[in-house]
This record gives sequence, C-alpha cells and structure tokens, in this order.
Amino acid sequence: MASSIHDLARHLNISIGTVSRALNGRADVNADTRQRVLEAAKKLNYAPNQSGRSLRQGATHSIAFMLQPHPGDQQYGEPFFIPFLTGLQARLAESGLDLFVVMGAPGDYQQERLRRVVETRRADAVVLAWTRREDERIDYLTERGFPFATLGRSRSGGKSYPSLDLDFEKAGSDAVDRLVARGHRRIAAIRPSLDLNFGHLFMTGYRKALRRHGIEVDPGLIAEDFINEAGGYHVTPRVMLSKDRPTAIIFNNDAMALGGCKALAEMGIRPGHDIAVIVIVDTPLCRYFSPALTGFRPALEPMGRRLAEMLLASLPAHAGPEGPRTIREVWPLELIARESD
Amino acid sequence: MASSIHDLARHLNISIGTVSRALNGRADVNADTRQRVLEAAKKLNYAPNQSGRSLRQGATHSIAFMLQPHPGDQQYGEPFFIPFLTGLQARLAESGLDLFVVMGAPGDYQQERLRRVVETRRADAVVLAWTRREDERIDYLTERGFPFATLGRSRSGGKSYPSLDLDFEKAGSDAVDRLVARGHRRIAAIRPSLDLNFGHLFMTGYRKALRRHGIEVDPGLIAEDFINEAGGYHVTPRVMLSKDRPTAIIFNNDAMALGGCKALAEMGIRPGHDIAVIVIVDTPLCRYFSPALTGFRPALEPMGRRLAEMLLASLPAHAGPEGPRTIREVWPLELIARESD
DNA sequence: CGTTTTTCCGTAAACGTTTACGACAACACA
DNA sequence: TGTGTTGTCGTAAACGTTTACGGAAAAACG
Repeated sequence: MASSIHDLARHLNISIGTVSRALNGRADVNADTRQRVLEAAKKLNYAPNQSGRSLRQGATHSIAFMLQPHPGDQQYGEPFFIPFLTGLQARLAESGLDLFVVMGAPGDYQQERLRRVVETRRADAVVLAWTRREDERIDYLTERGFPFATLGRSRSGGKSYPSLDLDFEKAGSDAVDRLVARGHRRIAAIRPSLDLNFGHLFMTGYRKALRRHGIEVDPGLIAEDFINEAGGYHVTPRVMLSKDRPTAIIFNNDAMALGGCKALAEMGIRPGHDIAVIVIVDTPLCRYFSPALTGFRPALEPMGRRLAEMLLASLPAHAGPEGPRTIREVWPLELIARESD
Repeated sequence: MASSIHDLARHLNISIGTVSRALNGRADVNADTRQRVLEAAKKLNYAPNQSGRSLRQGATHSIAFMLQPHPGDQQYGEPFFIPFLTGLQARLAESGLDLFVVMGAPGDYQQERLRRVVETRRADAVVLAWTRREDERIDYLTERGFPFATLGRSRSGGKSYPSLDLDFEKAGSDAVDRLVARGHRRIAAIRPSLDLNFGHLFMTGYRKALRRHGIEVDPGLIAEDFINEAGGYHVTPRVMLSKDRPTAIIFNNDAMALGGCKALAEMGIRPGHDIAVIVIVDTPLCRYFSPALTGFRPALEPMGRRLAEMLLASLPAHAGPEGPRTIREVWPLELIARESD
C-alpha cells in the first residue's frame, strides 16, 4: 500500500542503501542521484516508516507529555497547559521530534500509563506536569534512567533532571504585599492539597509575607479543596464564616476562584467592592470575568519552548556542542492588576 | 539496557519463538513453560518493544486524536474535549490500543501534522474533531484510505466513515422555543464561523424555530466572531446596539458567553434580569458563573466511549463478529435550566 | 603509465518482534 | 509393529529502516 524504500530503489534502479543515504542527506552520494531520489520520493509520496526507523535506531523521535489528572477531580487544568504545549511542540518540531500527549484514567496518578510508555519504548523522553512534592513518577524515571523533564519542581529524584517552574512563592508573597499595602490584614488563602507542589510554594510565600508584615497566620483563613470550580465553591463559605471575616481572598487557581466567586455572590458579597480577590495564575477566564480578576500571568508559551530546549540539551542524541547546561529554572509571574482587588 | 525477547529465551534456555507464543497466549505451548515464561518476564521486567511489534505486524496499536486549533484563535476548546477523551481512551484501552493526542501549530488546519501521522504510520487510525462543513482533512483521509472517525459531521468524504455528533440543530431550536415561550421575540445569536459545522447546525435550528413562530430573522441580531472570550466580548455590543435591541441572546459556546457577559456587564445589562442568556454547550463554567447560565449539556464521556466503539468496529483487525455497523449517530443535548434566562 | 586518493555505490547485517513451517516425541489406534 | 494424531517446540524468514564495510570506477598525482 504505502511505498517503502524498496519501491524507490526499484523504481530508480539503485540500491536501497543509496536511497536511504540520499534521503538522510549524507555526504557520500552523488548530487544528481540525490536529486533523482528526492524527486521520486515526492512523486511516489514516500515517507519513512517510523516503526522501521525506530527499531533500527533505537529511538522513536517522539516525546510524550503526560497529562496528569488531579486526585478527586475529573479536570486537568488544561487551559493552563495549551499555550505551554504549543511552545513545547514548536521547539521539538524544530529538532524533528513529535510531541504527543498521553492521558490516563483519572485517579491513578498516571503511574500505569507512564510505565507503559516507558517500557514499551514509545517515546524517547517524557515531560511531566503537576509535579507533586514527593513524586513517584520522578522516582520511577530516575531509577529507570529514562530521560525526562518536568514543569514544576519536586523533592524527588535528586537534582539531575531539567525542570522549569514558576515562582509561586514570590507570587504568594507579592499578593499579600499588595493586599497589605491596600490596608488588608485578614487575608484568606484557598488552595488545593499541599501535595501539589505549586500549592505548597504559594503557601510558603503567603506565610512568609504575612509574618514580615507582623500579621499572625490564622488557620481559619486557610482552606483546602479540589482544584476545580466545585472545590472553590464548597470551601469558600467556610473561610467567610470564620469569626473574624477576611477582607481579601487569594485563590490558587482560576477554577477555584470561579467557584469561590459563585459562593460569594450567593452570600451577597461582591468581589472588588466588599472583598478583594486575587488569583495566582491568570487565564483568559480571569480577564473576562466580571469584575475582571487581578492575577499573576505566566509566560506559558516561552516556557514551553524553554523546557523543550532544556530537555533536548539533556538528550545525548540532540545535545549540541555548547557548554554548561541549565538544569533548573524558575520563571517570574507578572502581576496583572484588574478590578477585583 | 531494556530486556528483549532474546534475553528471556536465553535465560530460560528455550527459543524466542516459544517465548513469543507464550507471551501472546497462543495455544501451542505447554502450560508450564508458559508459566515459566511469564514469571521470567515479570522478573526481568520485560515489555515488548513496540517498534518491533509494529514493524512486524504492520500496526502500531495506537490511535491519534487531532486537536484542531480554531482559525484566528490560540485556544482549543479543551474543557469540552477532556471528558470526551477520557471515554475514548478508556474504551480503546480495553482493546489494547493507546490513545495519543497530537496538536499542531495554530492556524494551519492541522493538515501538516495529519499528513505526518498518516504517512509515517504512527497510528492505526485517527479521530478528528471540530469538523468543518467542507473538511480537507476528511477528503485527504478518505482518498488515502486511512481509517478514521469524526466527532462532528461534515459534508466531505461521503458517508463511509463512523461519525458521532450532537444535535446542535435541535438545541438551537429548543433554545428559541424556550425563549419564545417566555415572551421573547427579539432573540440574538452569537456564533463562530459557519464553516465550523456545529455553528452551521445551530443556526439552522435557530432560523427554523424563529420561522415556525412567525418571527422574521433579523440579520442585525446575528453576529460572528472567533469562538473564544475575546470574540464574544467584541461582538456582543454590536447586536446590543442594533436599532431594536434584543431581549435574549443565545451563545454558541461557553467562552463566547463569558466574553459576551463581560461586555453586557460593562453596558450595565444584567443577564437573567435585563436580558436572557442561553449557552448551547454547557461546561462547568456555565454552572459556576453568576448568574448560572442555562445551557445544553452533552454526555461527553459516553460519547467518547461510543465513538471508540464505532471506530473499532470499522477496523478490520478489531471488528467483532457482530452484524451491521452503526456509521453515524447524533446524540441529544439536554437542557439544564439555570438562572440566566 | 602506474600508483594513490577520492567519489560513489552495492551488500549485508542488524534492530525486536511475529508466525508459517516443519520436526520430533509421545501417544492412540489398528 | 506400523500408521496416524496430537502436543510442543525450534528454525528461519519477514517487516522497513540505517549503516559499517568493502569494492569499483574515476580522478589526481607522481
């Protein structure tokens, strides 16, 4: 059905070795036989069979991105990831690598699918997101010696893999600074499980900033739930009913903020008037919500490109001649002041 | 590094043929050699090299889902797809197939990536979404004889491929019926390009229902823009400034509705009070927005399972012994009445 | 012209599987 | 004992590539 390298060879009356060399741009092939091969390839619309290449070269020329469902949640925080993936894919494509996304059944932390990808050698490397403080996926990959990179930090696996993260700690701190400067002293924080590393980092910044301002951390103003709309909706009333009501809330996520604002609305509390609201990671939702939510915006697409770059540099087959490799980077989050605080 | 079938054979002092047969559950192998093979496989944690299998069998055991960016848009409407993909992947996994998602650079209609996947035989079949009225991807695949299925209908490619769609026409019609029953007669429609087939279907239902109620279709109440927040935001003021202002708006999409409601808010118009708002496809956003948006909810996860089923039945290698195959299905959208209309 | 170098190409092995085929032993049956 | 059947296994080819190796012809050089 599909044409193989043998068809080309037969068609041109030359050997398959020469065809392969011509196609792969090697030096030891005459300029005009190469020309003829390329033309024939186009004419018969030949494309190399990936299974054949992979088998011979021991490389699949593709990278897997694992989309990790949150525990207790059907959602994936995808709006966040799409621009990141766009950048990642663009940079990988420049090096001739395909990117594909693998999703797991919700709930299993993806360990199963990850093993499958790794053990059946479907990809040359994987990219992990939603890293956890202790992340068994990272342990597995390092132990196994399989190349990977992460979006987000973790305490697992030493420091020997490329990772890129956002400065959630600084964002948490900046959010508190901003609110304190505007006269707030009772500032609530609504976050997912501390197990998710960005939640942990956010809270570290939040706590440090409060202390710096001489404000005692009130556990009644901190609440945890699933990182989705339902989570924000269910948990927000709790902090609002604490005996000394907060005058500001920082949400760790746009979805939690949406749910939270819904709960506030039902209590007759208006963000931007009766209470200040800040969201740690900005998305289009924040911009088009009414009132528009103040948030911290990440440079997702450049981050995708950058992490691809770092991953490539760590792969023997793609490492350029350049010198020292950046292994870990933390990128800033830019405050976008809008109407909600 | 990774163990191959030869390692197993050497370790057990039997031939690779026997090992392969044991692993693949074929009949002509002694029960206890099979036992020993399986144990050894677990011990050396053997997993078959996919490239090897694919090459030999001429099948990759994987299905590609193409995530199609909208023209002029960086977004993908992902929140919509995730539950669908969950169902799709679950059913495919039951048949031993992997699902992966491939994304393209925004703007190129994915034709490039699609060709790549097909020609290098990275997948055994593909699933397309966001089908257009005339869809060159479908033409390409049918012409090429490559197996595929679509989420959404199209006029391209004849009727010879499995497809599953939502009844956007009925939803558009039902939305109008509901609004008319509540006394509205000036009903606006905000939609993306008619090229996107669901937009076209929605408008067909909208038009037919208006005519049925003896209401003339006013072009000033129909507006098109990109199917995202920005699109809804930009275009909504236009219909609100038409000389006879609408009393209701139907948005074709949650993102457009979010942007549109933002624009309404800036004009001092409150959904649910001053104007009725209905969204054709319901998402968590609709539920947690204030006011909660009335919308039409699809059964996305079952749809994913179902389309997988239909695709499998069309693949020679997986077709069960059952008789007639369903080729096209249209599923209903269920109205979820909330506060915005 | 003879020798060396260069240019170009063909041959064949290898990657890890699956599977058609045949072989051999054990067993049943006559 | 001979023949046929059954159960189990080994052998080897094949899938489509890439690539090390060697060889022939052409070019360069003395």
